[in-house]
Amino acid sequence: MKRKVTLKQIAKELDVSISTVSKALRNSKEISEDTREKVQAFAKLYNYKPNNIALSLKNKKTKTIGIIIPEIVHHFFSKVIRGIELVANKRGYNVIVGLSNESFNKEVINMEMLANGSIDGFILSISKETLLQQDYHHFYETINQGMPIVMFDRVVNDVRCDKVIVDDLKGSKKAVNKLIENGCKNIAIITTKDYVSVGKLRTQGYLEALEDHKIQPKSELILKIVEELDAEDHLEDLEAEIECLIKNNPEIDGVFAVNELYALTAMKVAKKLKRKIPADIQVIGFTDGVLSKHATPSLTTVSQHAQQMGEKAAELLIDNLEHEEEEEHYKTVVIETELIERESTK
Amino acid sequence: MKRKVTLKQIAKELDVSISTVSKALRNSKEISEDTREKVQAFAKLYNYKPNNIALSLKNKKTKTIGIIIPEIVHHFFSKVIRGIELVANKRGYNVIVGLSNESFNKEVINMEMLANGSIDGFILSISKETLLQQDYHHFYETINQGMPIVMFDRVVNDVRCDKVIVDDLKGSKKAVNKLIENGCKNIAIITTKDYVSVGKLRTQGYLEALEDHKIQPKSELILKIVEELDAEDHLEDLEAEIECLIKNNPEIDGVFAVNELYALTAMKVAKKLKRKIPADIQVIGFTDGVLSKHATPSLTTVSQHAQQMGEKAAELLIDNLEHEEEEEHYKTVVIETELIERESTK
DNA sequence: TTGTATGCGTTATCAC
DNA sequence: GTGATAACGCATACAA
Repeated sequence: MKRKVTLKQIAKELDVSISTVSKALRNSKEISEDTREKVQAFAKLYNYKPNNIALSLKNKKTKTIGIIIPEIVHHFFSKVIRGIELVANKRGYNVIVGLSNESFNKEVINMEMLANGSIDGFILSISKETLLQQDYHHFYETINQGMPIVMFDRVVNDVRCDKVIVDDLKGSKKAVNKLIENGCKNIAIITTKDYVSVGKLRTQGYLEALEDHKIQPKSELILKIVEELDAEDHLEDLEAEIECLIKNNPEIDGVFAVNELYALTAMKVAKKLKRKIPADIQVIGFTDGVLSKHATPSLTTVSQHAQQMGEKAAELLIDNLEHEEEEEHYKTVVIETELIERESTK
Repeated sequence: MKRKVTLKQIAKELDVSISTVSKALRNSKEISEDTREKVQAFAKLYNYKPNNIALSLKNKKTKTIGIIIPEIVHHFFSKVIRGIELVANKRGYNVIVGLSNESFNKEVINMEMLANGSIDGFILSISKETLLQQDYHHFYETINQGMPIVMFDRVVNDVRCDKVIVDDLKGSKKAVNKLIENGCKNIAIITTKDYVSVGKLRTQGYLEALEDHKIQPKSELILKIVEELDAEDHLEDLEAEIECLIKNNPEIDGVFAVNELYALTAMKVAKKLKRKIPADIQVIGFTDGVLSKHATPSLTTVSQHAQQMGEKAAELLIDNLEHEEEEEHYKTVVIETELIERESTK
């Protein structure tokens, strides 16, 4: 077992000083061609690679980005990570991942752990619990310490940092407009409680689209699912709620769901109630998931371009990191959504 | 903006030496209660946290695990990561993720990048290209440098390291046995080329199950998909191949697919050919995906317990890291599969 | 052209 | 009880 070789060892072997070795390896022309070649050959032979940790300590830069997300087993978030990793790697950065699991505490702990020198900056999406408690002190403290943050998707406006968001409002309007154009008169929305900012915005888009078409929104067609029902083991409850919605309002001929699971469940319920899709009920989901494409019928969706969001977030962060803060000027980049039409709409 | 405070700054402020501060903070009883309290209060006030990088350099331990996987936008891999992260975090480790994107080069580069001090050990699943080229020098070199590796799922036996695998063979046999018990006489398999070790093993399990039941395998019922067709943009080709298989062999009454996509595509094709599932054709897939549950009909699968694999891999690695190598003795842990029966089988 | 000294932040050893 | 010093691995300003 040959452990990693250090400058010191090379210096000793070659009977020169450490700095000579260091300079020789960096092709400093202070060093004679002779020793330079000798050192480089030796280094190559022993496969010398500078120690990242030592470099980090010296340069006060780790070339590592910290990602904090609520959940990794989720198509949207994993696509974002892929985008971040792609850009990060291209620009010489590594990526370290922390999961908040939607918990405020885990979010805080994870961030504290990474903020102590392990990374140069954060890319994150806020956990539901944090959004609910509206306690953002950990973000402020991090930024105050001079560590930049880029938030994506689930962001909070008060915090002064770069943000990458989807145009939830416009995306929802696109979807609902489509349903209206396709002849739907009674469009229901299945959404989340308002403290999840994206849920709120998507609901707002729904309302605006109706308004634009002079359609009076009806509160009984707005179903706000409580968080707990998202879990795998509460699928039946979710189903029951949606079944209730459709049964109690038989006039429904269009459904806009703010995520994939709700949309799919709505289709399932509709089929169960012998309503044909898209003939009787048309369905659109807001999502970047994998289920939509393979569902039967396949689901028309509003795509969020998750990977692109990740790429943009990484670019913003690295630009910030490398352009030595030319004044505080934070951008909010909006990623356009795209309506992908499949079989669940006419 | 108050930058992170260091021991040195605290020492200066309190007009004591750095070592006094260090000791006081670590509750050394060398230090008088007086100064100890004073220092601790001050440290708390300024929210002192030791710098991880400095600690890493000193301790030659980073408390960080490197994960290298072929792809992150994949339910199986993201679940494994979740498992790793769970255990790692519990035991005080962070997780840094590198993606090989199924490329040999990216795998090598990523590993070299991380091996230079950034992490204490690897958990990885080998890229297809690496398996194809059978070039494992980067694994040997890493291990040779004293950096432990735990491989999962896609492993190679020659490399001396801990491994966590699914019992692919037994899992496949379970699935095929089920089909046989359910009355299938002509069972096709949709698998990958043999260089993907798990594909090979799953094919072998299929053959053994047939043999156990004295069923003569027929080569025309064994469809080996070439890698390129896995890609999103080649779905039609995949579909065409499978359609060919079923059309040319109308006697097929059971299909075993080594992954979710193949299984779903098989169901799609079967439906297109007006074959009822499970009445005419029963289908089982080898997978941990999300599609199976929401497909229509929902797909019977062999579950791999991905998260458990991740947890086990993390435990093996950290145990190894912390138990100062009591001789080289490498374990291979086999995670049992589980047959989850849904609507695609009788 | 080469080597020495210093510092990054921390801890451990040893001296006072 | 407290502090000076060395060490982790590297880069660099400065001295020789």
